[in-house]
Amino acid sequence: MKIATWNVNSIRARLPRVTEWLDEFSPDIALLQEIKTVNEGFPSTEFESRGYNLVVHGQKSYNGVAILSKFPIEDALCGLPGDDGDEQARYIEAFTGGVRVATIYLPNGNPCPGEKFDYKLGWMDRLIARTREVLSWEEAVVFGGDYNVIPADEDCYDPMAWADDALTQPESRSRLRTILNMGLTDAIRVDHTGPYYSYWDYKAGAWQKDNGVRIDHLLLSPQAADRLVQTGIDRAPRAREKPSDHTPVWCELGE
DNA sequence: ATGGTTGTGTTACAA
Repeated sequence: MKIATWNVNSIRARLPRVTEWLDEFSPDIALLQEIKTVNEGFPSTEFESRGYNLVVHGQKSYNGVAILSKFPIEDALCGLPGDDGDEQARYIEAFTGGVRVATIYLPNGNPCPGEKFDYKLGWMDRLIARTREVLSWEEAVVFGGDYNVIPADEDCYDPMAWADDALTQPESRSRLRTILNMGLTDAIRVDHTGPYYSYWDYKAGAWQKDNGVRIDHLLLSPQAADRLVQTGIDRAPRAREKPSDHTPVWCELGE
């Protein structure tokens, strides 16, 4: 079973890129972020016609996440628990194909310090609490998404250039480590070492120069990690016309 | 060199 995560940076602007990727790669489960539309604007029929079931948690203009699955989807939870006043659509959790998955669009947090950085850290504290709850069920779980955290300097083409960015701050990194230290596996780290980027800025020819960072992650519960067969980062969609600034990150789980 | 680009939706804001 192939599970992929991809920040598409607007599902409507990216529809040709996303549908050709689905046709080529054929993920069983796709975890999407930054769909940038309300549910009514989501091009559902394009995915249903390809055999996917959907859960969409949209928002006007910003954020928004979705799960596509070739299996029936149960137990869908839209919105990260822990703050009833939080209007931002950044989290869906659901059970499908015998695994639990989450699609996560963690707040960027820039500029920092500031209100946006405080929101990011508060959101991460809620994610820590939710992860602890889900892990207590001892299921195979894949928490995938745009975490907006560069885990270590080796995940960044130029750590000095990102030293003041919210994505590298000790407060962001330590919260990600708290999640990993609960026993989750960073899937890409299993069979790759060194820089392995998932995002390249649109500006200043970052893609052409491979000035990338690794911020899109698949974090696996022990029961999911035991089934891990292979992982990868598919650079092909980033090289095409009108690309997202992120590219898909995937893992394959066996029986 | 304090730049550069993309998307949404309006001429600003977020990334």
